[in-house]
Amino acid sequence: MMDNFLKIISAVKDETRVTVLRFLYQNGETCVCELQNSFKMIQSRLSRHLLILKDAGFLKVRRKGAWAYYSIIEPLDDFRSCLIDEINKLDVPTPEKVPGCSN
Amino acid sequence: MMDNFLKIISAVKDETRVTVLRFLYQNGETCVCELQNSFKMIQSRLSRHLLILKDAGFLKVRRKGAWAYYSIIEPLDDFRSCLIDEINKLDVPTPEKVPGCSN
DNA sequence: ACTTTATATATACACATGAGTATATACATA
DNA sequence: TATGTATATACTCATGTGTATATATAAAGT
Repeated sequence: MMDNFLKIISAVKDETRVTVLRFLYQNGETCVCELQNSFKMIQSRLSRHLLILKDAGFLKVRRKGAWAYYSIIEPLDDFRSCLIDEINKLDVPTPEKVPGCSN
Repeated sequence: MMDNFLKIISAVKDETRVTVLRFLYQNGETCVCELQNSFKMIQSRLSRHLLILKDAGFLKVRRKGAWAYYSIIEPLDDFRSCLIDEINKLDVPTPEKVPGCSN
C-alpha cells in the first residue's frame, strides 16, 4: 500500500519526468527517438525516466520492430489523474514536437 | 510553479511524513511532545519533518509558551486535499495517541 | 539469401548531489 | 535548573546523470 503510493509519488518528484508527462499528454503516443530530439537529451537518460513512469503506472509502451512508442495509460485511476491534472496546470514550457528517427 | 509542485510532492514522498499526516488528520491538533511519544521518535527528527510539511503548505503551528501545536490547514486546496485523501486510504497502521509532556 | 553495418532501445557502472538520521548545540520558557 | 523546541553538522543512503556496453532490429552491400 504505502510502497505503491511512494512509487507513484517518486515518479512525479522529478522535473524531467513531469515535463515528459506534460509532453505525452499534449502530443499523445510518441517514440523515444522523437522525445530525444524534442528534449535534447541523451537516449539512456530518457529511457530510464520512461521506465520509472511506466513502472509507476502512468505510461504504457507499444513496440514495433526496433521502436518503442510511449503513451499515457487511459483511463488513469483517480489519484494518478489528479496528479496529471495538477501537472498540466503548471505554467512551465513544454518542448516542441520534433520529427524523430527515420520513421 | 514547478518548484512549488515539487515541494508539495517531496513533502509526501516520505513514509514518516505520510504517517504524521494520517495521525494529524485522525487526531487533530497535536503538540510535538505527544507526537514524540506516539511515534517513539527523537524530537529533532519529528521537528524536521513537521517543518517540511509546514513549508509545503500542509500544516500550521500554534505556539503557546514553550509548546508547539501542529495541525492540518483547513481548508486545503484541491491538490493537497487529493493527496491527503489518498494517504488516508492507505491500509497502514497509525500510531496510538499517547499523552505527551506535562501539558 | 547472407553478411555487415547502422540504428533504436535498454542496462550496467562510476560519480555527484540530495535527503533522512543521529548527535550535539542553542534558545526560550516553565 | 529542567524541559520543550529548533537548528547545525556529520554520516549514510537513495537518486539522477553521463559514459560505456549490450541486445535487438533494420538497412545496405555482396
